[in-house]
Amino acid sequence: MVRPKKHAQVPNLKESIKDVAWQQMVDVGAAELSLRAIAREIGVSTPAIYNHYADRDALVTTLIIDAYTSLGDYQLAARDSVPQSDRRGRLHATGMAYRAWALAKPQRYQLIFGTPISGYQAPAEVMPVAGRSLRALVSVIDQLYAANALNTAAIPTVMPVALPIFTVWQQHTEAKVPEALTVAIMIWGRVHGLVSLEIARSIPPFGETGDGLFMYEMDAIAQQYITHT
Amino acid sequence: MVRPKKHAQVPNLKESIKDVAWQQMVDVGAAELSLRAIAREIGVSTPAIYNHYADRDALVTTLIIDAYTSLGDYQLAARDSVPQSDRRGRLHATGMAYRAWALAKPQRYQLIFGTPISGYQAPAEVMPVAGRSLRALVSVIDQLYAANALNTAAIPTVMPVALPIFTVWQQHTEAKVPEALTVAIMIWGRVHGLVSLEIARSIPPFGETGDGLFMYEMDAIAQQYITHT
DNA sequence: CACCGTATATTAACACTGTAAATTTATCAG
DNA sequence: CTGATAAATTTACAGTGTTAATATACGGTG
Repeated sequence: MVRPKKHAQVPNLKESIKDVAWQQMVDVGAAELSLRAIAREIGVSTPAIYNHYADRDALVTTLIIDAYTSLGDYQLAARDSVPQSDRRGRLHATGMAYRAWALAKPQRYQLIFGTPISGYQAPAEVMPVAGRSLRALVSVIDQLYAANALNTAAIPTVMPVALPIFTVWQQHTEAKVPEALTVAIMIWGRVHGLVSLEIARSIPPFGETGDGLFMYEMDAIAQQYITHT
Repeated sequence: MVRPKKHAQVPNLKESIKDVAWQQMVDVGAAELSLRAIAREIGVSTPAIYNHYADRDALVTTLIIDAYTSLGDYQLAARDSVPQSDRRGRLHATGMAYRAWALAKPQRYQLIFGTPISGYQAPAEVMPVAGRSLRALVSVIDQLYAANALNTAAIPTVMPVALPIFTVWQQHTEAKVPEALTVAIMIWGRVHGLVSLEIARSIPPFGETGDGLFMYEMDAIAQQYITHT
């Protein structure tokens, strides 16, 4: 049924397309992603891509899902490099990993959180994967909550109308309690704000190694949300 | 065809181009901005635009500058609607204005802080205008500093190599002391993070009117930076 | 007034882009 | 061998930003 590769053909064209797409995003930026250029680079005709991806948006969606997965895994690994008992250290490591990933792969970060692709609208299928990218942070917050070390004073609750969406998010992020997801979103906002401004070169580097602002913010976050029991 | 007589021509074509560009950004989104579509809408040939803007990027740059100016003015007005003596109220009003502007004109916000235009790179000339958009916040922080009510404990300093840029920023934002600019950038990051996630619909609405998370964050910001003297 | 330079518009064309249709090629199942 | 089918091809269409050459109208000067 599936036409096995002829020797002269490109083996695993679907993967090659993705690889070249990433390479071109690094070279010329996410906005310049071009199916024709990808095909040209691989040495295949442009419509051949359509046998593996429905259209350009489908390719972009795959790239986004890959990026989310990479971001999520990176944070999970950083979290697990700190002993489970050191809850503050785990929170710190997760945040630092988020920033490190974004700075190391700025094109992927902008692909996810910017809107660099003309006319692209993310389909619903990316939501679970997006949730996965918050799993590390949520788990740390959950752990703090379980240890009765999470300051949830005055944190707001989701609008009733948005409760279904919130519940889905809670499932995908594996948040044990809604408070954990809410606090995770708050922290995510702070981290994302600094990181996106940093990537866009909208703010100068601070401290000795350029992470001064971020370290300060991580400390402030820990101070605000971790009760000293 | 022949060039229409003057009275039949579009008066103030340069302004018309900008107006139609904004209208199209609202209609179809910033990513779909098209010179040909703009010209079509106005009823003029596409290359006519090039008599008023060097290329598409030049048009985008003017749009960005206009957006920054609008964002800056909006915050200044909000700040001035609160008596000068109420420093906490002024901080709060400025932050709320930032969010309100972004939600009211999401295309403009994404035009500034997203990267929706294919291949567009912001030229250096937007920097002063970008600085202007921080003026309201900076002035409020400056006022707190002058009243000895600003908590600057442990805030980081800019990297020596970035000091020239920082100084230019300080001038454009009219920050009286560097600490004020640093704190303003920190607050900007937090506000920007929540707002950009909100606009991207990455986070659900909280509270009764949808601004629950933001209000909570503004309170936390005030608590962190304003000393109770 | 006539003339000319300049600003502003025009059409035509080039090199791109994503994508659809029709067609060929290569491999498998029966 | 004979289809069937998946995967690749060529061709074509509609759209984009941009440039070149060209035509028109207006403002200032002789």
